Amino acid sequence: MSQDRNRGIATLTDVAREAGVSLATASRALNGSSRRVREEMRQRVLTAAGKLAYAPNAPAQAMARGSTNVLGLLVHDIADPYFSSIATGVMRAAEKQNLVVTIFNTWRRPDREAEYARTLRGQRARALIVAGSRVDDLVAQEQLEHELVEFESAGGRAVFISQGRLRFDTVVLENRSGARLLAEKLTELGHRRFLVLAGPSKLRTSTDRVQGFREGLARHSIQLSRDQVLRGEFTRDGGFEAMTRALDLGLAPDCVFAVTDVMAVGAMAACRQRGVRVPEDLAVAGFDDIATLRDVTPSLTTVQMPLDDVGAMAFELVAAERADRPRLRRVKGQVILRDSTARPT
Amino acid sequence: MSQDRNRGIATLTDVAREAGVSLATASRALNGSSRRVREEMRQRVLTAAGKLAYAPNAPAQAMARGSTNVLGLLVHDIADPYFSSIATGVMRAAEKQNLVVTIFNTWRRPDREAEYARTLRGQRARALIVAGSRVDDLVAQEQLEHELVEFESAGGRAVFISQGRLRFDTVVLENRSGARLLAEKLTELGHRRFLVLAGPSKLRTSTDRVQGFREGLARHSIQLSRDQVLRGEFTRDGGFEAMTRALDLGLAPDCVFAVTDVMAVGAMAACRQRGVRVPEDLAVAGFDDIATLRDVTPSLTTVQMPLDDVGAMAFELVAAERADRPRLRRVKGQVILRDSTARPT
DNA sequence: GCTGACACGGAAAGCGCTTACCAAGGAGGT
DNA sequence: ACCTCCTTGGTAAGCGCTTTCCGTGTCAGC
Repeated sequence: MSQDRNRGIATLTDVAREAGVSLATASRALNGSSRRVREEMRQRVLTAAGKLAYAPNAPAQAMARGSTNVLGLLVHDIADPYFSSIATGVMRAAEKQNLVVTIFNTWRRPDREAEYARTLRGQRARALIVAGSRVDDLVAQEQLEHELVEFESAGGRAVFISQGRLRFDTVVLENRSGARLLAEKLTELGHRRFLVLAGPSKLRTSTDRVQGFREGLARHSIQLSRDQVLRGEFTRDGGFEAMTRALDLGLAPDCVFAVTDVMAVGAMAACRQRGVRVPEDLAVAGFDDIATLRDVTPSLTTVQMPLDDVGAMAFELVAAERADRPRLRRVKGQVILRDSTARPT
Repeated sequence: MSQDRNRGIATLTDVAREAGVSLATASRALNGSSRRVREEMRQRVLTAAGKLAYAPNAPAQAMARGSTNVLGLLVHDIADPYFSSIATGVMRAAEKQNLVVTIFNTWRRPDREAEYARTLRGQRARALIVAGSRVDDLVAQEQLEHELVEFESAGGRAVFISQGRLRFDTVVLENRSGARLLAEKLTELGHRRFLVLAGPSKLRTSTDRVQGFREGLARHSIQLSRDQVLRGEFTRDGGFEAMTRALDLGLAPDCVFAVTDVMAVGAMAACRQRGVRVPEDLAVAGFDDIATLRDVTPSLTTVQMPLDDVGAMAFELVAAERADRPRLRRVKGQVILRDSTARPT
């Protein structure tokens, strides 16, 4: 119990004294450095540590070693199942390497990302995963990239989970091709008049999905005009509100594509409220295949993204050494047709 | 750029040199200690810091100060909306105090809790929130409490979100009274023959809810026998499986109470698969009022727990000084009747 | 028995910060 | 004019580790 401020925390010095060895030996015994310690000494140290309930002072180790075992994860909102799925994947992988995961909620504010990246640099975090759609905000994006460059030059590793980036390793979610496939399947089912419920125009995830959907329709010679795309928040309420608006406008599509499952659920709720039957009166499709939403009725047609794996893949990238040029891991979505888009009668 | 291992990270020393002041002054200017620095000097330091993209070395600060700004949060599984809601609440509150939240998934293994508590003690985390049901595992529980005592004697603050505890501040979720109320409302609706889908018998959240439910029924002179309680995993699949089993057994209740919304959704899926209509043939109720599940059809009768607030309350406890005796914050649930338990015909 | 190689314990120098403690200068009281 | 007090800058001593460097002991080979 070396100092007062520790209020009774045992330090390595205490352990060494208790074991009757030097500080250096204690350190080497407990952390198996490159140097070996005679088994007998090792045991002495280990028992002493156990007896004193010694827990290494992580900040001190970080100081001395110049690096930590902290992994930062930046998400828009951890309560969103999309992100919590990714987080689980990351944590599952991180825990195997004894990394500790610190999560930051940006609440969808791009400037926060840069701020937190800087905080993590200060923490000397070993790695940093930025999850969530990029935003068409050049200033914020520039600032973020700048922080990430600093972060990496400080010895950390940074990767994105989002759209293709140029300067960093990225797990790319192929939103466009997924949406394209979905559009094709839906037209093959016989749907013709579409309506898209999109997210904020700045979010690339949203714009990519809309664009992909448009391309898919185009392959079947179906045009998607501007007024067939309604915008709303990227949330359940956003979907609800946008769908309500559509109904109020008297739009009469036979199929609605909401760019996320969460919005799709909101849209279905709006339909229910207005007495519009899904899928009889209107087909609805989503995107992501959120696990918690697999049991809504009618079951939701969607594009499955393996979010759990995505988290794990991001971790793999982050655990690997930085390559000379950014690595990309492309993740494709898979269309899953369910009841919400039954063939129109 | 003082050292090689920093690979280009600016230190306070660099900033001080750049600003032409001493280390002490630089430190005081950047962190507004009790000591003041003349405005002119302050500005010099601030610009120097900006120019060098200085980010304070958190581990070093932790060392020198003897405490960090890390808050640990232990959850069973962050992908479970129950926990991610709590996590949001915690983060919203923590972020205002510039605390950084580190999340640990225990994957429902009680021994992990103690292990992570120790890790957090090593991190010199300022506070620690243990969320999630206590388990009837005396060994693990004892071990956890022991670690928490160590944690607090090391200067940290520990609180629980769960059932009433003895030795630590706790946000108590009143599962029992919530379930009791639910039972009463359901009987008032006219339901008589009940079936309960419970979680693992070790989980107090589950047993408390079952017990409360039983009490509520008793008030209306309805007995709940042992074979009217089926156990399953605390997940969607657990609910599905348990309900299927009930159907196979030929049990014919008029109302099923699943101890969590997530299980209830699984149960409803099982009903749908077997052609049992909810609520016409069978009423179903859940517990928690998970936001993501508010749009299932039929909408689910449940007991609302303000999980977001719970997280924030836990943070308040943790932010306050330790009292001489443990503080309790009781959180009551509120019964919300929806379509899934329409009055039986 | 002597020398070189090797294994392993210990002393001590940092890591980047905070914070007593000291010193110097200016304001204000007498 | 002198002394005290207050303000504010600087010096240096840690915080608890890791790791380099040194020294001692042991053993193989001749």
